[in-house]
Amino acid sequence: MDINYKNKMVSFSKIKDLDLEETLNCGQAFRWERNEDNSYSGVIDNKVFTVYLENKTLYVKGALKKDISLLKEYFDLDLDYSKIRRDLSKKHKVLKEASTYAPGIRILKQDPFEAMISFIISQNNNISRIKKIIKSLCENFGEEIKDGYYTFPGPQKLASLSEEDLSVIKAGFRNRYILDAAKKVSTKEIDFNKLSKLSFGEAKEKLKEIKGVGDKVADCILLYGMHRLDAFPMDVWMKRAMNVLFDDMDPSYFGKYAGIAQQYIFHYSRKHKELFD
DNA sequence: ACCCAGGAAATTC
DNA sequence: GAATTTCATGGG
Repeated sequence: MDINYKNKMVSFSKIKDLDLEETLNCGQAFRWERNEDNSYSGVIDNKVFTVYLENKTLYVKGALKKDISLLKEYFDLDLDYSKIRRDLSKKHKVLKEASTYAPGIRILKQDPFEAMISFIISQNNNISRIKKIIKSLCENFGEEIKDGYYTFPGPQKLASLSEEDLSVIKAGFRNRYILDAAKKVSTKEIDFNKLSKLSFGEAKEKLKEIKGVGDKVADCILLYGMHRLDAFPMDVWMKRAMNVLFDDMDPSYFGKYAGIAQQYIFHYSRKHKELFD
C-alpha cells in the first residue's frame, strides 16, 4: 500500500477487499451517509471525513497527514482479508458463498463508547430506526463539527442527563440503559483500556454488568468497538442463519476470525430473506 | 391493523 | 433453571 498526502486529502493505493457500501452499510456502523457521487461522509474521532474508492485507491477528503494512522486503523487496512476469506471458504460451502457474495466487507474499528451506545439502542429495533435514534442523539447532545455533522456525545455528557432529557430521542425503554452505560464509563467503572487487557470472556462479563448489555450487545461492543475479531454476535438473523444454513454449529467452529465470518453471514442472510421463509 | 425489529430484564412456570 | 412475557417506538 502506498500512501499519499496533499491538501487535506489522503489516499491509499493498492486497496484490496474493500467496498464502501458493503462495509459502511452492512449493519455495523450507523452514521455514514452516501453522497450523490457514491462517496460517503461520516465522523471518525470527532472529525468529518468524506471517503471514496476509485481504481483500488481510497481517497479521504478532510484528512491531515496525522490522520493517516487513524484511518488505517478505522478501515483495518493492514489485515489481509483475502487470506481470511480463503481460509473461511475452505471451512464450509455456505461460508464460501457468503464471503464471495460481499468480499468488500471489512470490520471497522469504531469508537468503543459509540459502539456501546449504538448497540444498546439496536436491541429489539430495526436498522432504519436505529439510525434515526442515533442521529437524534448526536444532534441533541453532541457538538456540531461543521455542516450538520456532529460528534457522538461522550460519556460525561450523557451521564449528566436525566431520562426525561433523553426522551427526545425516542429510544423508549433503552433510555435508562444508555444512562447506566454512560455512568459506568464516565466513572471508569467500565474502562475500555483495562478491558482490552482482559481475556475475551472476562471483558464480556464486565460489559454485561451494564443494564441492557447482554451476550449479543457485549459481542457487538467487543467486535465493532474493540476489534476483538473472535466475537460472534448472535442476533435474530444469525440465529436463523445458524439454524437453517449451518445446522446449529457452535460459533467456535469459525475460529480466530469468527467475527468476520459472522459479518459475511449476517449480510448475506439479510440480502437473501427468501432462504428463511 | 398487523407483525417485526442486529435483545435483555422481569416474571412465571 | 428454563420458558415466557414485557418493554417503547415506528418500519414495512
